[in-house]
Amino acid sequence: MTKLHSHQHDHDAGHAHDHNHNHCIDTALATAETLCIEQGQRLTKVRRRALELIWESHRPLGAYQLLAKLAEEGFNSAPPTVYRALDFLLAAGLIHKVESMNAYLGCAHADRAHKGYFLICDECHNVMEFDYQDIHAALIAKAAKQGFELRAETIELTGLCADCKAKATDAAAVGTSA
Amino acid sequence: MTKLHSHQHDHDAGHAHDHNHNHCIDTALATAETLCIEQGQRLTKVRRRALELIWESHRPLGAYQLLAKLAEEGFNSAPPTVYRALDFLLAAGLIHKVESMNAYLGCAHADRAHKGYFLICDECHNVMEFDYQDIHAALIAKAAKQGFELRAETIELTGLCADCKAKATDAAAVGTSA
DNA sequence: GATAATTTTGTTATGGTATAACAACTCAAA
DNA sequence: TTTGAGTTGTTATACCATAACAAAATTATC
Repeated sequence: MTKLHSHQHDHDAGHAHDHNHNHCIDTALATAETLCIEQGQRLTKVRRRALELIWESHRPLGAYQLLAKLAEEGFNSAPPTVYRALDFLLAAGLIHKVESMNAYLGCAHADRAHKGYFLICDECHNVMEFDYQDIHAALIAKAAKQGFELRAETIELTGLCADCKAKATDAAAVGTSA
Repeated sequence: MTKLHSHQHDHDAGHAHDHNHNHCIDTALATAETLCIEQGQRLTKVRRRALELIWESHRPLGAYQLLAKLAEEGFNSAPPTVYRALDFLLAAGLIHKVESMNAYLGCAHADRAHKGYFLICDECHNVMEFDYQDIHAALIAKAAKQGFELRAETIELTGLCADCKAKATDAAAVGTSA
């Protein structure tokens, strides 16, 4: 039950890179290059830039948000452009789709097969990806008991992250003392 | 195929349920009535009929599919009508939303608090709801370890159901022998 | 290099999902 | 009976996603 990676960056508006997120991006891009070459896939300009832009966002990015960013940079501005890039990146395992948000998130472990399990904060909309082999195994076993052969898992947990919970508690304290 | 009370039942193509689905619907509606009265909520005509229609479908029903059915019966045909009904039913815990399908499903256990965990067949699109306290507890514990307070869980597993797996095997066997 | 096969991208159009905003109506309580 | 909360009607719009076919770029093969 190792916590593999967290993307809970406190990303207040206009305060983009106050941590080593650049490193995440570089690593992800390098991994992407490697994987694509290994698999004979082409990480074209638009695909590569889409992946970077997704990583540059600290929160899951909607398809049309991404499209707007790409369009600003001179890429074609029609929806198929972005959906093709997303399809490619999803198929390559380089990003995940957060179904409950219709949004896309860089995958921190594209180099090894895994399922994307997410903790999504209702308040700040930050998303943490977590990995939980115990749960994965339990789900497979549970499905198998019903003769069901598992192919994909959508595990999206929403609630309050630690930061937002602290803020809420503070606010309540101020409220009661006043 | 099972025959319903007074309405037409149009989920015919390939449904896999042999039970008397009427009973499920009746139970669900009775539970809904009770719960709404207990909580001072109003199960109006359109809400009630929406819930029935969702239950009459053996598969998750899209908002616009539901809207069409309601419109056929003389209800208003504008989207807000159906989304309001869906919002009410979701809030009351009478239905679940299957995020990965953008579709809605009757909740079989509205009378007790629970999370909707789903097994969704890629082939026949039937959905089985399952309940798994072990997983629920594990997820809560996992989230808590990161200071995260869980509010909702989206657990949607897709793959091949037992029936479709059997059919696929049969088809393969015929293919190889021919 | 020329050519063909394959993949990727451009372009137009459309379909599917969901909500905002405000007006009108209903029903029950004060 | 007025009031007020909740519900529904109505119009408009925003957001999410794909179909279908044309054009261009890339790769493989001659």
